[in-house]
Amino acid sequence: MTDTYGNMHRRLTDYMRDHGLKLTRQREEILSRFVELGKHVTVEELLHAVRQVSPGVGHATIYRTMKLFVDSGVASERHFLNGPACYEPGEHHEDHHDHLICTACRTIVEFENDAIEQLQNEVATQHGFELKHHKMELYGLCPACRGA
Amino acid sequence: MTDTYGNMHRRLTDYMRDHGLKLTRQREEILSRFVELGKHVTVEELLHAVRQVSPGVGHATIYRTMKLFVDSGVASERHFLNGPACYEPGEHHEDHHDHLICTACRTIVEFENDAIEQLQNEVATQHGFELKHHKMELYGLCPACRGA
DNA sequence: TTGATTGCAAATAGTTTGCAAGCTC
DNA sequence: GAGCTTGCAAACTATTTGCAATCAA
Repeated sequence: MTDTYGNMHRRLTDYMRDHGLKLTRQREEILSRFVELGKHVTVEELLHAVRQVSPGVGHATIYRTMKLFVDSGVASERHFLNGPACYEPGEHHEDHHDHLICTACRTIVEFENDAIEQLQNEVATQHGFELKHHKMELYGLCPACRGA
Repeated sequence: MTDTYGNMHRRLTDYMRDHGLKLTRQREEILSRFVELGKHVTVEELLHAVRQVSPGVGHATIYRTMKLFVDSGVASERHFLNGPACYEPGEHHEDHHDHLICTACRTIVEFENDAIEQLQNEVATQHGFELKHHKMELYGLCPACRGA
């Protein structure tokens, strides 16, 4: 299941229909900007982008809408470097990628590693846990910042 | 290097001497309570414990002191479940343990896994990163909460 | 029309900071 | 005595919530 605008819009409208919620101008607008901005968007960035088109939108609306997006599986929330939350397309529990983060320039690179996932499951099982999801972030210097 | 009170106290006083800082009653007190309380202590918990002995201490002092502890390598800071920061003895970059966290009762179990560490290093190298440290949290249900 | 949604402002949680008074070296 | 520290209050950042007005179905 790819995260195209069409798929996400459908997932969102399905979710709203099933929960008696309404498709508003703001929600449509926020979804467009969210998809446009791509990965790792903060509420502030999203608000800025949305206000270029609809100046009146309040930040509470972005917060509420992003929560709705997360609940409907259209977005997932991440927290890096104890900064503000940022969002990326797709469901947290569906995708299995982690992040490499440059501590100097804050560049974020995504990666996937099945062997690590496998070991994580083993660790959880060893401790009697039923694993739901995980969070793994590797911090270091990216190639550019190592050279500098 | 074990994290006994004596070692930590020495590390802290060395750091303070080298930086022209002063050993105050509050700092001594906070270090004792910190060691006493053990792992994963929040500022609020620490403040409560310290005030049992020294009622006048303000929370700003705890925040400032914990920052000092982190800088001197006596404590390291963690962030779980986007809650408040919590602290544990020892330097972040020195130890190599990660956490299993119960999403129901917030129990925290520590573990270490060299194979995962190894793979993390490989991933970083593949992307040209120089790995400094990492953060890995596995979320799920602990044995007790699975039964419930 | 009905009830979900919005924007605003105020509230909240966690943390930091300015400043006068106090304490350590 | 010099200057680091403290406690308090105020500021700040990220986020949530109450509420009257507005809008979607």
